[in-house]
Amino acid sequence: MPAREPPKRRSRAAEARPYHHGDLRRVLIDAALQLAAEGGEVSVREAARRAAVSPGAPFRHFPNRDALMAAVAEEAQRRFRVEIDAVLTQAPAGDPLARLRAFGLAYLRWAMRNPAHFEIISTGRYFAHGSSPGLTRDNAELIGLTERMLREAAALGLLRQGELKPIQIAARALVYGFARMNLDGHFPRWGVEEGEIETMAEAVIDVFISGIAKPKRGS
Amino acid sequence: MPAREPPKRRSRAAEARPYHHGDLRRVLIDAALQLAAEGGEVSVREAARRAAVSPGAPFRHFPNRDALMAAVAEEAQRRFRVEIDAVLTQAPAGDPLARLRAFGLAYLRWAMRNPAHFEIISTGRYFAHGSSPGLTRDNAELIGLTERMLREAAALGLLRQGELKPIQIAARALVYGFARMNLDGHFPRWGVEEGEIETMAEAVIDVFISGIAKPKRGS
DNA sequence: TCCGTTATGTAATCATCGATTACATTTGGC
DNA sequence: GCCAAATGTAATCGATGATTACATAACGGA
Repeated sequence: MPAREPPKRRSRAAEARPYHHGDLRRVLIDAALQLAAEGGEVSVREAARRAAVSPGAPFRHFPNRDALMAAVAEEAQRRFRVEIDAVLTQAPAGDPLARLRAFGLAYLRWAMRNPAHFEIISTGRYFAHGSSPGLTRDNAELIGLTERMLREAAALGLLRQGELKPIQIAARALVYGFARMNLDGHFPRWGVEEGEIETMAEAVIDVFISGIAKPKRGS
Repeated sequence: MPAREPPKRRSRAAEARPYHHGDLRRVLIDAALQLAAEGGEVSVREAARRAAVSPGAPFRHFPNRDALMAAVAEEAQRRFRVEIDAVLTQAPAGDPLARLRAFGLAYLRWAMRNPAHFEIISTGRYFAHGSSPGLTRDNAELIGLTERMLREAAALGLLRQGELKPIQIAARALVYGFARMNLDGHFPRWGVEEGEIETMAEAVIDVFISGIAKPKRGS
């Protein structure tokens, strides 16, 4: 809400809104993001309504609805990426499986806490998938990260099995599936406790990690 | 296309369609199902159009769009269930992990080959989730199946770990995630080979099963 | 400082969709 | 046969994405 100082050059005091919106593009993205977070359908008109602007105005900034949704997805992805990176920088550099675990945990934590945003990022239902090269590239980078971690783990002899590709796909499917099950209502309301589901996420990740890790002597 | 013999009692030869459609409800469900399979949005009007009927006619059979989509989902779920059951009846009764594997494989095979139907069943985005008790119950039964298999496996001492719930959730998340990754376009076109993705599905399931299974002596 | 070009928002309009209502026709039981 | 219920049609409404013509602000060069 703050920091939205419209540049009212001529200080005609009573004029509530200047003709030109301060940064409509930005405000529209935020409105759509918030709209998505509230769970309802995201319509261009509603976003315009929230920005107190005419229904046609958004199309000055986005050629069509898809473009707006793509921008929203990119913003959400950016926030997602920031959190992932933050977690990874303080994960133990020498233990690839611990890093993989931390990655998966951060991924799920964000997806649990920002379900609508995660949906927009991941689904390609809100806008034509692949219409945003930035999103695709960003996603590819994350996939590359997991690949590297698994290769490292294999090189250190930490894995029980040689074939890396199925393991990597399985890891992605597991995490993605958990996040989507949450989104798609496959978890019963599951207690009032908000954190309970995150605890389960952790347990699930541990099942997988310990499943691919070579068992330590004496266990 | 065949077997849609309208009951033209009075054989007024030139009358193309009788006023009353033979079984409009059924035809609408099929049309919507096919519409979904073609990937486009499923609109009531388009379904009506395909049934060669007025835009308002469907609402004589379904109170609203959701009800139609729920009926579609139930039909898709029925077909899904038939295939799963068929596979399970001829899976080895004594080996719960083999049964679990067969189950997962059948699940993914169907999801790969009927992506749109799977989406309708699983997502609750096409109609208010839980508006169909039959669907919910059916789903619960499948979940119960996996639970039973895992309990059996634990009883036979086939598992490496005692905690069943995380394993069960992980299994569901893995399979669901793989299916959804396919739906959501997370797999690059992945070769022209249609079967390649099913091969990968098998490998992924094997990674998981061998991860939770107690390693046999000498491996 | 003024003027004109460009960026940006508004107003009006269109087609599509889900949904409702009034009306028409067929069907089937009495 | 006849009448009520079932079923389809036509007309209509409000919301939406999208396009177009028009209005106004913003900005830079003369």
